[in-house]
Amino acid sequence: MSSTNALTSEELGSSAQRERRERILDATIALASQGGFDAVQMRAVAEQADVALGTLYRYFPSKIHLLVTALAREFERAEKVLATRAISGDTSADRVITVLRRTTRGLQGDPHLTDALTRAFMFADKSAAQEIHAVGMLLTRMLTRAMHPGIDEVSDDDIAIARVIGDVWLSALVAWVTGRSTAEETAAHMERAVRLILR
Amino acid sequence: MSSTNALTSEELGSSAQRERRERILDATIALASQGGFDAVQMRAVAEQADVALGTLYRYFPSKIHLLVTALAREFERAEKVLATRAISGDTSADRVITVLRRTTRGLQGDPHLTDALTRAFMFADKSAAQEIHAVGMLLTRMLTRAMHPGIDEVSDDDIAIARVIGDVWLSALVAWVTGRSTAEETAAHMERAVRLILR
DNA sequence: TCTCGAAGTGAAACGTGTTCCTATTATGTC
DNA sequence: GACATAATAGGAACACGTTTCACTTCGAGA
Repeated sequence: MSSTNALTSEELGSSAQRERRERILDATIALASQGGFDAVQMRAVAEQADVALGTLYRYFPSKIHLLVTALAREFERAEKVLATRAISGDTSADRVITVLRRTTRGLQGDPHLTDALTRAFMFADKSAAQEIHAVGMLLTRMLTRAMHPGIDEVSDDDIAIARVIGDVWLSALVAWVTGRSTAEETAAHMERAVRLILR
Repeated sequence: MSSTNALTSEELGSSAQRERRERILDATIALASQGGFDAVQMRAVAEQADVALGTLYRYFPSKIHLLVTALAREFERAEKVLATRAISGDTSADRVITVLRRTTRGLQGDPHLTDALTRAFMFADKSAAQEIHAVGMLLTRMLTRAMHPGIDEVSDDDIAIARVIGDVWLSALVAWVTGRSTAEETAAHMERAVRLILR
């Protein structure tokens, strides 16, 4: 099925393979967390995951695929945690801001990791479109859920709004990662944008 | 003055140096336009600009600086052209959409070039913050001017709004470049976002 | 004009992502 | 258990961004 794409855990037969895949992603996150994008070196990932370089490339066709997939996994986990807690806030805007603030703070707590994942996400080309799309969907779902808690039905308008907010959030994150804005400015900018859009 | 940054044309003494710099940027744009980010290889740029590799690196400390600077130059030119023409449209939203559509169409007419410049912009790290900031300012000015034609005084709110729109535009561009959305979807998304924000 | 320092040249070398190849080890089938 | 096939290991090799260095050329001041 997937020739140019990363192997998903579902299409991995044996449990040994699933474990290998997890080890690789763990090593990726660990290295990224420690030294950012540059520290995620394919040889280092392979060694830390106790896997040959060729095997690493069999599981993930490029560094970008690897990082974007790792990003997706982290995102899924974060979303699961978020989904359990009710989101405080009376209005859509308040809830969205709460979610974004929480997520952003989480990311800013690990700048190197955020650097690696953001850069990978932005640098990805067509070949990683599938993985990127998965992350985008997660983000959109997270936001629409904050906008309408408990409601799974969302309108096209809501999705469009969530996308716009997601866009701003990503740009703000990039600006922060590249040192163009501080954490406070990032938060303020995002809050302003949300209040502008959701009113 | 600038040790880690690209040499700006102002701080270049001789005209021979200014010409070298222009040749380098021309070669960059030509290669990018022909084959995108990957085709902008430093050796190829040096050769096409008829300059030694070491010289290229003296003018631009990295491929990213080179591309972002080239992007800034293209942007300045585009903005000059835009500035001469009055912008059609009765409302702020209409005018902003006109500008964005025009600019986007221009970019989409040269997908490879857009690929190269967008990826460089998004991938840039702290060391290119200055060049990135220059592009951001240009973009913001372009948008505020579309919002309030003929008025040079803009409020903080206007700048914030322009930033948000710029964020969305960049994200949309990235999505288009990475093949996640078509040109039509990109245009529609942008228009929707602008009408959402400017109302 | 001569001299000196800065700028440019040309080429080698290094680091890291990626590819490729052969030997070895698992895994499933008869 | 023996075999066929796929997966993995281990490592060399290649591409391109980047650095380095020895040498040459240029340009401004004595």
